[in-house]
Amino acid sequence: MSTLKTKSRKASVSADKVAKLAGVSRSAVSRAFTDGASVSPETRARVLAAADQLGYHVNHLARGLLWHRTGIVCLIVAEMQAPFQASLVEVVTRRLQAIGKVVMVLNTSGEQDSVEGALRQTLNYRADATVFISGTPPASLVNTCLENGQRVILINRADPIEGSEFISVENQSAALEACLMLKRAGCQRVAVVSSTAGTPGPEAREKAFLEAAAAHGMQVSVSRAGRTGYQTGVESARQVLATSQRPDGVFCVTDLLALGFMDAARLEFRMSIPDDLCVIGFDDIPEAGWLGYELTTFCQPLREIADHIANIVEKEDAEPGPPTILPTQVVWRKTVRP
Amino acid sequence: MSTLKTKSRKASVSADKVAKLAGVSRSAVSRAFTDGASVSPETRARVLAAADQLGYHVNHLARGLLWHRTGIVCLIVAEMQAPFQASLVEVVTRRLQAIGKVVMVLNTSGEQDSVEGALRQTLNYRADATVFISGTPPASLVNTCLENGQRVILINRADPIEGSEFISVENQSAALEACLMLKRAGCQRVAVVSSTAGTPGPEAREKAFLEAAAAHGMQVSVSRAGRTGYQTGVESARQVLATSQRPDGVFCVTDLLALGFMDAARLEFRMSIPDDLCVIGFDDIPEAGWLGYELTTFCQPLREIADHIANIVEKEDAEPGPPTILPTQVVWRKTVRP
DNA sequence: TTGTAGGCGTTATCAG
DNA sequence: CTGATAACGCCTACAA
Repeated sequence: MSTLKTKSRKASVSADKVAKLAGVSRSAVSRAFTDGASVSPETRARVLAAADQLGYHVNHLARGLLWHRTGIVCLIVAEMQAPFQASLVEVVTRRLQAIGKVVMVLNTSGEQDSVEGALRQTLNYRADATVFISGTPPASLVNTCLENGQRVILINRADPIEGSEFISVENQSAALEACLMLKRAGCQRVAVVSSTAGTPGPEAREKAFLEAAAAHGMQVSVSRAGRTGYQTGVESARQVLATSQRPDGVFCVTDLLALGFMDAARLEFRMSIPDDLCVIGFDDIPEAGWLGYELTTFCQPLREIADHIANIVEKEDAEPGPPTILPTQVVWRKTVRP
Repeated sequence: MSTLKTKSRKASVSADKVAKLAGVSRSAVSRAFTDGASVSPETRARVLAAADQLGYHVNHLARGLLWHRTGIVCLIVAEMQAPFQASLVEVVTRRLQAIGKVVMVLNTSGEQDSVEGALRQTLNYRADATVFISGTPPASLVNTCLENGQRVILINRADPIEGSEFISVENQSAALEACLMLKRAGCQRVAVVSSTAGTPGPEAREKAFLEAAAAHGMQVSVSRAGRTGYQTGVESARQVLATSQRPDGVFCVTDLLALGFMDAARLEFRMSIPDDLCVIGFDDIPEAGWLGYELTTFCQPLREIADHIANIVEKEDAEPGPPTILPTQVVWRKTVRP
């Protein structure tokens, strides 16, 4: 079950040793490292000097044992090398560090038992909060976290779970907007490029776009050529553009899909963007802004998501707030005719 | 100093409660969760049932207190949203999880005090090992880690520090090979595109390429237009290609630089690659394989780096091994004439 | 302001 | 095989 073994290693310096060296009691050392504790400047200085000499650092684990709070926040994420996830993890990590938290990253394959394993770690290490960036934890497991006094934060999930915090973005209105943008650009036949992954965000966008296009009387098709990623965008283009009835506008539920689609459209079908084909993405990953793409897309509010997470983590025992749905913003670049 | 506050939260379930519910002693609970402990199947079953009902999970923090080992490995990394770092973190995280470790990510800006702060966390949480993926920790801080019984692993750093483990790649031979590839492609005037960041890996490649080119009697220049990244590649191209004496071959010390350089060369200077210009990168990030680039580059052995880290972390108290220098491999694609 | 005692949740040790 | 007991490193009463 666990791989920790019984053998002990080099003893690390403890408050005891510092106390001895400084010629004070253990509690004095403790106080010297506690903000606002009543300790004379003189003793504190002596303690700090001794600590420095010995290389002493407060053991947050032991401290957490007493306080029932560890300062650890777990981030559960799949495919963290993908540009969007990587950016999100980067921002969230930085933000949480700024408020004195430390993050544990649990890399899941997105599959059920993988998520369960991650969840177990979260509990083993008594994290103060768990943030689900990817993966759909069964409600039962989320409840276990909740029961153990953790805060649970769901990002871009399908629906809230009682007792957990919920942060998402306005997928529907973005998809609707995308549809209108293509319509205004004069597109007649549109397609939505999605994936087989069934991730909540992309799925919501796909659905909303389909509905919007139908409502506007546009001819619309959908392509799901594989899991979310560049290569799937390429495959989609090969399938969709090989037909006699090529679309002249596509909404890709993810930038990575859009970039793959664009490359295949231009290089393998000699299409010109945005003249022959308009493309809209979603996420606004760094690559979307590259000279070779200049993709028009929707920007996910990474900063605000991180701020929100930080707020939730910071105010200890507030009741879970209502779901937060953040707006996205169109980033006009060059893949849609204005 | 610390942001942990004194107020306690909901009590999490402890072994005590499980023991009461199961009608056994605390020790029995402990044994039920320890591999190979002598406990009757019957008691174990009763304990496990009670634990499940209560949602009990062993507290690794308390366990770590006793064992002097936490199972935590710290990863110190800067710019983790960049493709190469993101991939490395992903692979390492996955590999460490596979051996039962859990990773704490410390996001530093790469600056001195930022690294120091990260280091403090590493010590506060009594990580078993610290992996420096980015940043150049002063030897004194590394020693503090060492003294506290931690393992220290330096990735792609300039030089080893006594007592720490050292993993790097063959920068020199790759740079030399790149030089030869350009020469064989018939390039007359070459350039090396680097950055002002002063990161050890890129710097080593820049230096080695410069020397190799000179040794081969090639006319060579260097461009450092900013920090390592796509945009700097673009800037470099604008500077380097605007001169009357354009190079016909460039070695970019990083794929991201190469991609930016290529885009600017093609779109702003109407150059054809590899006909007018050969380009070689380094890292083999996913984007390098995209249809629009097909960049010839050198593949960093991510898998082996991760395996190495895992090995070091696993064998507890072995002496630090000799520096490990891993080979890179050329990935021939389409930006260099064969 | 300071030191002493008790306890946080766990496991190793030792008696039974 | 099982239960009591003493650590682990720390913090917070409480008394001095």
